[in-house]
Amino acid sequence: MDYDITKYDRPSVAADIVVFTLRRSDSESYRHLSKPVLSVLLVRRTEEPFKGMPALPGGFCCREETIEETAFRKLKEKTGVDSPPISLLCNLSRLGRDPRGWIISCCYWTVIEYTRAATDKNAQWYEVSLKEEGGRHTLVLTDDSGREYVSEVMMNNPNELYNQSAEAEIPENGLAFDHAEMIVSALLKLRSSLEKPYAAFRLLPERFTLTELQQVYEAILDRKLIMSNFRRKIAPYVEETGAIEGGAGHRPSKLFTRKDVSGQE
Amino acid sequence: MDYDITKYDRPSVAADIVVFTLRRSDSESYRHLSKPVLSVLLVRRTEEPFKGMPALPGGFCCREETIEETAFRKLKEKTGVDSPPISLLCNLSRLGRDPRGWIISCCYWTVIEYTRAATDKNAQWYEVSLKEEGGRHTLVLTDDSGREYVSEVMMNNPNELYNQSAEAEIPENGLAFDHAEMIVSALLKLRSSLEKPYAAFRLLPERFTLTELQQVYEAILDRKLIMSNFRRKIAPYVEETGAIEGGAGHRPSKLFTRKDVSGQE
DNA sequence: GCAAAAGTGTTAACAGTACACCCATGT
DNA sequence: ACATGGGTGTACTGTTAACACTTTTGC
Repeated sequence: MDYDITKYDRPSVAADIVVFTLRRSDSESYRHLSKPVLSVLLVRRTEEPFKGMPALPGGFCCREETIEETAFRKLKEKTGVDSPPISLLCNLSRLGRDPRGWIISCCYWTVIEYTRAATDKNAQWYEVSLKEEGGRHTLVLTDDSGREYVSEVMMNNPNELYNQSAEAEIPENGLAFDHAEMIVSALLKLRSSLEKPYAAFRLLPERFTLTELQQVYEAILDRKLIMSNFRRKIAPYVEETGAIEGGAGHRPSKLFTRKDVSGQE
Repeated sequence: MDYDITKYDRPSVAADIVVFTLRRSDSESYRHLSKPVLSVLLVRRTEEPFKGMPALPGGFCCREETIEETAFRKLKEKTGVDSPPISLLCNLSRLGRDPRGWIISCCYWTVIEYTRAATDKNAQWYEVSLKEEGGRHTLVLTDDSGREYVSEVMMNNPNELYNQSAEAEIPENGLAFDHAEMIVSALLKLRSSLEKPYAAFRLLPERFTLTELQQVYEAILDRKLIMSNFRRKIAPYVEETGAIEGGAGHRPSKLFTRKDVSGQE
């Protein structure tokens, strides 16, 4: 053996996971549609370091599971949700990123349909807003009581976020560790993933209207889309169910479902 | 502290790196252009496990460096090449993937301009060929003596290769560990990255002809492209230097260089 | 009736594809 | 002269973008 694994210093390895969902605010009138709000799942830290600050759900890897299984398990613990597919985002390994010692974080992202049933009392959904100006990303997270958490993240090339970020001071109303940059990076990935609608489908029930699907896009991309163009674009990925949803103060809408296209997701 | 990092079992963490290059075979006649050949850098293992088999260059992470810096250092040791930017490919963490114990591999990929100067005598370039049929990828690597190493990798969704691969038997003429799937995955990423020409630029000298750039694309995508269409597509990314390259048995070609476009790479 | 959303059609601009054709050069 | 690659143009196609218009419902 050229390497005795017990002889060398080893890092702790954690999985952190950025989970997005869409929450609908309450409808204002009988015929107004409510706009969904992009939100991210955070857990308030109960221990030092960063005690009291919001952080991504996550935890340390065990020998018996892969890193993805760690992420799945942690998500289940925090939200009771059975794991949807997750995607790798980045590995953060800069020494000093965690004051407890040498801790590498493998960061993943995913989207889930909204559930109020967070089993962990410290887990909450935070509204997400992101502004960009010349590589300078301003992330604003808002909890249900209206309190804002603001983070600044510098990122010119979203594909190559690797530990080059300086050890910036974390402000009072910020996020624990380097989790702000993970969220920014995850949101940019989520946006670019919408070239195909698969992530959007996972934010909707089995059957949905095309307007609901469009609202998913608009909430994530943070801009209005033109209906007829949008429908042409996603037409190959959906099919009619035959069912119709009425009861609102306007023309009833057809219910669609995802169509299985070859070479999928 | 809610977590004493010395108390828990920790994995060893390795960085592996898939390095592609293009090698030109010798020109056959005074006016024939030689076709470049896509190649990957492998190291023959000198120790168990998988002694004698080709493997990706890589090594274990130290506390003083990030995982990316580990990859940079290992690349420098094996090839003497100063590190170009690298991109994260996947984390493989299935217990049993390495018979020595609990070893997680963080896998990266990059491309470099060809250099014969591999400082490590065990490091060699292997010609790459990949065939796909219904999710079944056949990877054939050929060393300079003509010996072939064949691997079969099942992969339906290139974005979600996470340890789901069965513990397949590794054949006599295969690759060490799960490195075959890393290479397949890296090649697919390299191909999709060619939507923008930045990776291609890193395979060419500062000044190049458009035909050379097209040959880079053709070698990586493994298909012929139509010249005039190709030139329109990459036109926004290149600019003329004014210089001209003559001396071949045909019309001399203009030398181009990469143009800095905003929002780059 | 009317506001709100569902849904269709029309046009122009742009990008991708396939192909035809001429140019310049060293042997 | 000629083979070889360098280089340009053109016609066809499909996708994207912007906008105008009609339909259906609950109050």
